[in-house]
Amino acid sequence: MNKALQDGTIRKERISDQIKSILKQSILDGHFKPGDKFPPEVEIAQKYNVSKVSAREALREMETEGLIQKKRGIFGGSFIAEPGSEKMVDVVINSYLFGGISASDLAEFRRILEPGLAKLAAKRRTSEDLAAMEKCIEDIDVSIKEGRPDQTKAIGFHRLIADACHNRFISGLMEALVTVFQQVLAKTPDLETAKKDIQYNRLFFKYIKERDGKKAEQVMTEHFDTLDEIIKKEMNKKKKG
Amino acid sequence: MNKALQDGTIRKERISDQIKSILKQSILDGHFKPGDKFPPEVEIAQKYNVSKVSAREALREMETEGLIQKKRGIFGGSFIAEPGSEKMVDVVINSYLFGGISASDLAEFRRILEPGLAKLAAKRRTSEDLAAMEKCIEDIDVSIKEGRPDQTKAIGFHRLIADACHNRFISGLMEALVTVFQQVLAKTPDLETAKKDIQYNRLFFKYIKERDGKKAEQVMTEHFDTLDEIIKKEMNKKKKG
DNA sequence: GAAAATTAAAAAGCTTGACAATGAAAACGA
DNA sequence: TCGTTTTCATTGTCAAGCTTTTTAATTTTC
Repeated sequence: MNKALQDGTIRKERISDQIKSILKQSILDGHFKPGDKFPPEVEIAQKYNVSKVSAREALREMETEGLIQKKRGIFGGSFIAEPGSEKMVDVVINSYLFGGISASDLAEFRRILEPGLAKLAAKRRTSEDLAAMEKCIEDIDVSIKEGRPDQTKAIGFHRLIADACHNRFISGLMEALVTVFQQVLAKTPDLETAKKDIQYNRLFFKYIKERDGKKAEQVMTEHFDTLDEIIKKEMNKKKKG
Repeated sequence: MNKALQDGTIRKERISDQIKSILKQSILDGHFKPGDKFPPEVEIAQKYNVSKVSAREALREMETEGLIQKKRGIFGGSFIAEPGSEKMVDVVINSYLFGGISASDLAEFRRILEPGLAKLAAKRRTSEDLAAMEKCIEDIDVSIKEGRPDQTKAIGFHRLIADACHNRFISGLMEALVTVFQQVLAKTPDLETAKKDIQYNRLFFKYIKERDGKKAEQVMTEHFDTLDEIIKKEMNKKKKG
């Protein structure tokens, strides 16, 4: 009961990985749609003549890859995941925490990418996109007036710009980047910086609304150019304090 | 022996996930460097008073996340992974295969990003970068002269441009994109297209070598603009054939 | 003495069999 | 009708043992 799947020849790949490949292929073959229920562990184990634990580990790997979601309890099981960007977020976070990718690597990347996104957003944005941006700006306004500037929301505005491109890969990637920056930078509730930020956000909004891609792109470039200065100021403040 | 880690209170999170968090934190705390050996399964199980299976599953998840690598045999075990972009590649591949991200989503993203990369590459490239590009171009030349144009290598040139930016996040992301395109597009060994491609690659090389970022950027934009036409041609050919 | 074959041992991999925990639906009760 | 309890398929966890892999160390062979 061990050789599994093979005719008794040598096996090198882990059984769980073999099962995983089969299961992934069965999804690719179109036998399952997002939300569908996958066979339970015991059924898989029986079908491929492996132990329940091996079947479990295959499913566990698929869950970690974001392909399925497991639920416990009766009427639980493994369910084909709805498309989402959680795993992209995880990978970028892990790259930052464990993979030797620095915040400045990510910042440099954003500097290159985001002007183009602003331009595309101006072309593609819907009225819903504008509404979301407007609400974000209002929220930031309130937080500033109440003296508790919300850096998180200011960064989040960049995600809304990405969403307005209506490209799911771009949205997912920007969600990942924004998440890291929110977690890394969420410490600096600097009133002056916050006011500068919202001025830029207002400009982005204006030009994206007016469908002026060129201006939106240009302002975004300018925005990232000024970031260096802000970082330098931050460093000076830390020296003083 | 079950409640694990808790004082007997209710548990909702899986034990393996709790163990995983602890192990991840121990890496973050700097107790392990890439290449270091992690404690073996049994040791982890004993230390945290959980079963070997739970410890195994925690390690399995970490392996799937790309944090560790497991080796079998004596002197085997779990080893802290060297930083790499394998997981970024996996995520992008899964996004394409399972996550509803289309090839044109990815293409659009590249169109926005790569001109900026070409510009940065012109600024940062070393002589080693140039050597790698030169070799790539030679290889493509040979493959064309031998009548078996290598689309894979032509796409791979874009990865070399990204590498010349000397930003590990950018390299990893481009590796992922290039991998998908090599797997998706590697079917069209069109001689005409191949010749056009290598002309562009030569131009990229020229301007990056001359450190003319503006021109490199401009040519990259042009390159992506012509891609639409190529795609249209492909479609016409398929109609004829 | 050098090359080839054998052995030893630690670690992951896998199995079996059992029991615990979960959680939504269905039955119950007020 | 609404809140409570029960039910039970499924995942989660455990324990104990066996198998496979891998490489250093040893022995054998030439």
